[in-house]
This record gives sequence, C-alpha cells and structure tokens, in this order.
Amino acid sequence: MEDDATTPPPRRSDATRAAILRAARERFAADGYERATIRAVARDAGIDPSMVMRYFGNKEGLFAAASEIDLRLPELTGVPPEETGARLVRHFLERWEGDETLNAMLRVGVTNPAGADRLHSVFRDQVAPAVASVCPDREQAPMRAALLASQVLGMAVSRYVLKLPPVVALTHEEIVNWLGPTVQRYLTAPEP
Amino acid sequence: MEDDATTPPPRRSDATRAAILRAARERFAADGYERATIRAVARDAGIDPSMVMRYFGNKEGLFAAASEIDLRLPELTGVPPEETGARLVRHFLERWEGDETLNAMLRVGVTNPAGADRLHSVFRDQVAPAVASVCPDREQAPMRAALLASQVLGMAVSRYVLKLPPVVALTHEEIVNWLGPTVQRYLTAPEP
DNA sequence: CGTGGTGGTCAACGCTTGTTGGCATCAACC
DNA sequence: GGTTGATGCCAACAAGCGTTGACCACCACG
Repeated sequence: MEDDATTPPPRRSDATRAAILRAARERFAADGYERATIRAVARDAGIDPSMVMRYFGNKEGLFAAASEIDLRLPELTGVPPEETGARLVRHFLERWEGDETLNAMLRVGVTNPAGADRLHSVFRDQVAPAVASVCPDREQAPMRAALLASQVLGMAVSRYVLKLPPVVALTHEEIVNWLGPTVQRYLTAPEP
Repeated sequence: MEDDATTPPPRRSDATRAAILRAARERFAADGYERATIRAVARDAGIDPSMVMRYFGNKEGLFAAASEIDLRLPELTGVPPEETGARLVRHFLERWEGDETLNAMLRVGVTNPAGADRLHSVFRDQVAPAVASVCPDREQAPMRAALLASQVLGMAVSRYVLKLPPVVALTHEEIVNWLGPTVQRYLTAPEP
C-alpha cells in the first residue's frame, strides 16, 4: 500500500500551517483568547488573515489545533514512592517553561469555555490516570488528582501568568523542596 | 464646617451607581475583562450604556471601581500556631464563595494587565503583612506568602474558575483538612 | 414662575473584529 | 502547452465594541 493513511503526503502548505500554529500559540499564551486576534496571528506568521480561515475554519478551530497538549507525564510505577512528589513537581516546572502551549491553555481556560473544556480533558485523560497508578486506594484517585492539580495549577498561575514577584523569585530547587512533600502527601498519605 | 469631606451628601444617583457596580462585578466574574461589555453591564443594571461612562469615565475606570478587594484576613497573632493553616484555608473558602469580586479579579487578572496589577497589590498589602505576623523569620515572609498564594490561588482557580469536577466535589471539610497542613507548613515550618 | 443642575435616553461616530468571495500566481500533470 | 487545483493576497462585509454629544424630564430653589 503506497498510500499510508496515517502519514498523508506532505503538502506545500505545511510550512505555512506550522507558522500559523506557532504564532497562534504565542499569541494565545501572551494575550488569552479574546485579545489574540486572527489578524495578529496572521501578521506574526507573515501571511494573510484569510489563510488562517482557509486552513482552520474559524477562530475556534485555530484554537483547537493550537492547543493540543501532552503533559508527557513520566511513568511513576517504577519510581520510589517517596520521590514521586518531587519528581512530579520538577517535571511540571520544566514542562511549563518549555512549552508555551501550557501557558496558552491556562490563560484561555480561565476566560473561554472551550479552553476550560480542554483543560478538563487533560486532567481526565492524563493527570487522573497517572495519579491512579500510584494511589493506594483507587477510589480516592480523583480526589488526590484534584489536590495535586490545585497545587500545581496554583504555582503555574502565580508564577507564569500573574507573575507575583516573590513567586517568580523562587528557584527551581526551592519550589521542588517545598511543593514536593505537599504533592507527595496529596498522592499517598492516609486521609488527614 | 457643614461640608464633611469624608461623607459627601447622598445623591439620588447612588442607587444607580450601586446597580452598575453590582452588574459589573457579576459580568467581570463570569466573563473576564474583554467579554464583559459595557453594554451588557448597562443592560443588567437597567440603564443606558452612556450612564456607565458618565459615572466611571471609561471601562478601565469601571473595572477599577468594581474591583476593590478586602480579603478581611483575620488577626493571626492570637491564634494557636498549629491552627493558623486550617483557619486561613477556611477563611479563604468562605471569602471566595461570599464575594464575587474575588472571582472577577482572578478571571480578569489572568488576561488583563490592570487586573494583574490589582492582584499584585492585594498580595503585597494584605497577604504578605498577615503572613509576616506569624512568620518565624521576617526575611522569609515574602517567600512563605508566595507559597501560601500558590496553594490558595490554585484551589480557587481549579474550583471556582475552571470548575474541575473532582475539585468541585470536595467538601469544605476535606479541603480544610488537606490544605490546612500544607499552608501551616508553608508558613511556619523550617526550610525543607 | 423661571432657571439651572441632576439623572437619564437616543442616535450616532469611528474602530476593530471574525469572516467571505473574487482574483492573481504557481506547480503539476495529460 | 493548456488545464487544473492548490496557494496566496486584496477588498469588502456585517456585527459588535467603547465612546460621544445632543436632547429630554424632573426636581429644587430664587
């Protein structure tokens, strides 16, 4: 079979598509959904606004395409139980600083229903299962994932979105050392 | 002096002013800055959009007037040191559910610079001093306040803004019991 | 009675937004 | 070499936005 369905033939427009997506992620991350205009994205990508429409249908479609998220959560089953907290905190820190998409999602999720939905799925499909794999009681997994999310999202919001000065001043080591035990407790400690 | 500068005579328009502010807080809380339109606020308040302009100058002025925040943080110096964490968490929970302004600030602060500024001042003028009053080492106060903020804001974002289902499902008691020790540790524990 | 301020509406402005359709250009294929 | 489809730009649309100024109704006070 010469026609592989999973990898369609490369089109000449693939570069443009990619440029649009890159610009869109930047704009969504910096400005949120409403202030990230299609015109600005097109300008950043060096093309006409109508091209954005042709390739992604409308603004919602552009956002959907630009906001695919993979947290790349590490396999936790092999990790020594007392290290999972610090390991996860460090992973989230690096992930957040290496992928603008995450900031875009956070900014958009707060004011736009579609963005919030996307965050719901990320939580349901990636965070919750990972937590379940290290959770003593499977029934408690959603609750423990919720607690984890509250601490991790809070750090992300105050550090990368609001940029509260004393939060920005923290080093990676400080954050891992302080938040690690918290996350650890949320994941595995018996109910308080 | 018959003209008391601190309490100007009540005007007939005070009711309208209050109605506008109430509507504005609701809209800002529900939609964020950009999607909360002056026209919608005016409609909710039952008056003409131009009245909003007359009373508050422009949209930024309206937001400034509608976003005055008082966290009403309790005096912590008299509280037994081991209870401050739970006490604070409970206070924030009740405060957040009783005052739409807080949600408005959070939603706006994430996409609008003016909103972020407002949150910075609340942190600097209200949270940081309260933390300093129970902090073993004064120099560490900003850092400890930062950690507190990361956990409290995270709970607020995931529960009241994003409404992640497992976070919404938590009871007040569960939240206090889980987050209380975390906050306690952030405030008073020796560095990890 | 008149007069002036106060509370309020109405219609319009200039601008930006998402979105659309028509026209040029270029590459590829029969 | 001409046809065809993909790629791109340009100009325009309708709608919604913040904002403005002209105009009306009321109420108090001389």
